[in-house]
Amino acid sequence: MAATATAAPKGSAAGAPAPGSRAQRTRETENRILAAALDSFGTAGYDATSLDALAAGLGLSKQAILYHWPSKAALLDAVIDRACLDLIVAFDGVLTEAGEGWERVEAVVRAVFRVALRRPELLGFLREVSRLGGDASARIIADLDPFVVRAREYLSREMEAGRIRRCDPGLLFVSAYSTVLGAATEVEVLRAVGVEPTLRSTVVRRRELLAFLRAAMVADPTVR
Amino acid sequence: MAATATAAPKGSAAGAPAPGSRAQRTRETENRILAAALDSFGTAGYDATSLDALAAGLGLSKQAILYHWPSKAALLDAVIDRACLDLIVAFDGVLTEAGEGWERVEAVVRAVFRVALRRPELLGFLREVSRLGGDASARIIADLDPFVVRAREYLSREMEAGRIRRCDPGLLFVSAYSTVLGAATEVEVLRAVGVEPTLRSTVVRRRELLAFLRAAMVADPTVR
DNA sequence: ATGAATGTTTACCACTTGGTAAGTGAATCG
DNA sequence: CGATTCACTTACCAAGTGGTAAACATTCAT
Repeated sequence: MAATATAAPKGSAAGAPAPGSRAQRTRETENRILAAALDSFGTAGYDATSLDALAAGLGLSKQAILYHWPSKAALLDAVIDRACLDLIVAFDGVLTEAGEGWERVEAVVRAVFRVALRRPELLGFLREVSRLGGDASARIIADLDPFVVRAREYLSREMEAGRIRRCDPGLLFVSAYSTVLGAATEVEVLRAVGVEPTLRSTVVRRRELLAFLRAAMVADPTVR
Repeated sequence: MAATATAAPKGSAAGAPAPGSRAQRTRETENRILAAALDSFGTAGYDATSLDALAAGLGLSKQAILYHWPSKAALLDAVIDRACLDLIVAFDGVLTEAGEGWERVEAVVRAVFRVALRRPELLGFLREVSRLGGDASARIIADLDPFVVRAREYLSREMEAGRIRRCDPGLLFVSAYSTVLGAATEVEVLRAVGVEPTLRSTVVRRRELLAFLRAAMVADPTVR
């Protein structure tokens, strides 16, 4: 993960430490900090999140955070790695289980919506990091590269098999990515067209999105 | 624009004031401030833009800005209105000139890419405001509502005519919006798939996007 | 038990933030 | 011409920002 420099702070190289041990508790607070930071970065935004507020929310002092990571930027790096790990965990299973062809896209979209419902901050954080640009973007791109590669390979394979409309796999990926993430996260735009993001509307949204994507991607949408 | 409260500061109710007059010069600096703010909000972000930096870039003092608008939030409101005005100017002509059917979507997409090239901060600002949420989002939604209504009416009309695949017009709009804005603005994602956003690649991107959209939206993409 | 390492706190700092108060020189108007 | 409004500046402030230094308590190894 982010080959250049591991954002993990202390001795997290070893395996699981003894339960109840100091190392164990340390890693627990680090996890709590990471989770809270991911949440705040992903919803309020990086700039709008102060270390003081973050620490207060955890019943800690700001310096406790700065003990585990030397700076706010370093914390961001760690959060990026954590978020990517979570994403990988959330999607890897889906990807290995799902079959080939259109089924695969459907499985991914379902997974995205599941994440959007259960952990919206994760997708918000994705947006936030790409908005921040610079090192943060570079890091998240590096972390998620395996996924991107996999997706492009899949698309190329499907085009080869004549199941997906022939075009530039990279650009098709960007289109699909934007569309899916937009449908899952653009609450304000949804509100603008009069769609309140309730649980029920989510189901409808997912169905409509899948129809949209299917028409856009599948070579001959009439056959299944 | 934003029926609740006009964000224009002084006596901007009247028509064009005498050239060279004080009122004229005042409006000029206000315009300069709005343009700089729009640029910085749209690229660096609202939080990351300080009034001091903004003023310094214009050779003014921060208090000059706070003279024209009572707070940073009020300035944001004004910038929102300005940005929407610019968008309306940029698209209204296109919309009145463009014909019906698919042609119309193509014209809009071309317009979006034109804006993305010439005034990227405008689209960035759109994203930023929807990210900020709250009052700002409400305002921009109100300002752009006529466009949204128009778009939905168009989509319904086309579905009625059997030219566009039948589905929920609002959700189709969100999908198309996300896809277009993504292809035009998601530089980091493009970089992730190995596409450097050059002028030449933009043309390719637009073509691919149009093919994607066409397949997704048109009822029978085989006929023109 | 003792000394060291570890995790955390309190105290503090330099700097930036949005915003207020008061002053100033020029344009405008009677 | 004189009074006044206007556009703006300098001076200032309280609240927060990320970050450093040092003290402190707990746990661990010996």
